[in-house]
Amino acid sequence: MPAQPALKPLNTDQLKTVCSSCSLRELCLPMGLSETEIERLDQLVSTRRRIKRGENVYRAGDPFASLYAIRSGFFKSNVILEDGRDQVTGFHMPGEIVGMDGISTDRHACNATALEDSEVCVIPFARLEEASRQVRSLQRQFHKVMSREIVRDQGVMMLLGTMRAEERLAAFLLNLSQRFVARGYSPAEFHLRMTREEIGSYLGLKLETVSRIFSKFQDEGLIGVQQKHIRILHVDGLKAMLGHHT
Amino acid sequence: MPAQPALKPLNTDQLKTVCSSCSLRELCLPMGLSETEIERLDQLVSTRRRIKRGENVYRAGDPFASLYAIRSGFFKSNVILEDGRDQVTGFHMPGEIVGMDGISTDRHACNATALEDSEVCVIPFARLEEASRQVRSLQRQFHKVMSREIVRDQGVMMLLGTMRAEERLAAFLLNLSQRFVARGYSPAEFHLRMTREEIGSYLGLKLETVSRIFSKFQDEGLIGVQQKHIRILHVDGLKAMLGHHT
DNA sequence: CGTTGCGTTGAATAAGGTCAAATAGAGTGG
DNA sequence: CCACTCTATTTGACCTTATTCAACGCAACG
Repeated sequence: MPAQPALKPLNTDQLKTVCSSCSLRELCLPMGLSETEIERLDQLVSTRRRIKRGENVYRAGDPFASLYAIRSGFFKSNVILEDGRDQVTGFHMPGEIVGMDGISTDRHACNATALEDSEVCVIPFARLEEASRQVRSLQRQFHKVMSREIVRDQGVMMLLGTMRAEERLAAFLLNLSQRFVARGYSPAEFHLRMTREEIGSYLGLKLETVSRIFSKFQDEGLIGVQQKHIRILHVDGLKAMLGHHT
Repeated sequence: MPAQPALKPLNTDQLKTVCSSCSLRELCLPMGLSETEIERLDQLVSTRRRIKRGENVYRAGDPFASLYAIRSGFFKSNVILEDGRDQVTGFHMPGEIVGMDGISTDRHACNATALEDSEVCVIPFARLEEASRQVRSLQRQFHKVMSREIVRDQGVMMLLGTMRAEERLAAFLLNLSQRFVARGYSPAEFHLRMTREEIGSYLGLKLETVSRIFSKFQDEGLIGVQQKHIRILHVDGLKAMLGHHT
């Protein structure tokens, strides 16, 4: 065998990634790290994986080995219930990290399914732990990422526990909008990658209810909806819905 | 000032704690650690704090400095909403760790309120991070604890998103029962430390609904209820309720 | 022994869910 | 490029569930 690994063709789905030159570094794990520290991260985040729409990065029950930073595309986390229904527990976009559910039992607790053709950076967990034993700021940053996930989940619990259907949808749209802005996209106009059913599952509503409320918001001039294309026309109107529990 | 710190009287609420001799060590942070490693933990978990019923270990907005391992007693995590309502996001019992919500922003995101006179072990976070840079298994264990919290929250999201009122109550009782068993208490008979309103808040139901369903379960012979005293009479009956979404 | 907070219960109501039918797009194969 | 299929979405009518509002009981406590 000739020793030419560097000339290995690139037509596999394993590509070289570098955090230091990644446009998402201010949203992702490298956030707040120095140049040198990010280079340490580059050493461990060595491969990317392409995930086609409908495929999974991992499935519930899979052995846990890595975290995944979303580089492009859009994902849902979901669990298939005994009765076959697909319960959505989150939506994830570029710069976010998925897979942390697997750490506790060494097996993943849910699926991470691509809602469009996507790409993730593979972060081998053992190497991340090793690096974060060496680099204090990386350790801190990783802990913050996990904690942020906990706080985010608690936010969803509050949404599900206290809000009525219209508030949930309004909160959902505002949240998406915010996250798009942070990634340099328009806050007012975006494309939903998920179906009404997935939105409903995530928000604890039926798809018909989601559809009806979108229509209602449209009639009230708050948003424009055309299938998956959303245009927010009156942000303050949506914000005003939050906290009006009756 | 005489140098006699060792003779300092014990009538403060700061007491010496040792994980190595703690009866909860198999549920708590020391889980799975060796004797030597637990001793390293002893060095940093140096103080206990007593929290009286109704008082908070920390409040939303407080600067984050420590995690807290519950040594005895019972807590709720909660957020006070703008309109003054108290939204409960979790119940916590001995051996569980609270405060991880504070890591992400260096401020706590919720309150941790004692539902009865309680005691917590203070785990200064900077020192925990330091120790977990040195002790690989401690690092791993801490990450598992955080991940478990993420998985737990997702379980609650599924409960709120998919279950009807009776299922929620059944799941709630079974969950409490399980956690009591793990702590050496009876699985079948226990005392609720929280009010119907707090249960309802946690489960996304009104207190009247909680009360009604307890009565219904009692009529059906599934449980015995007398105020806050609960006796589970027919575990399988409760389990059978889960997954019957209609 | 009245007060106060918590829990239970009933009746009326509203919010969402269920069922069903019609429509609109996206993708496919000819 | 068109017809066809399949899936997603919208909308209406009706029904179930949980909430709301209200009254009352109970236990703890000063």
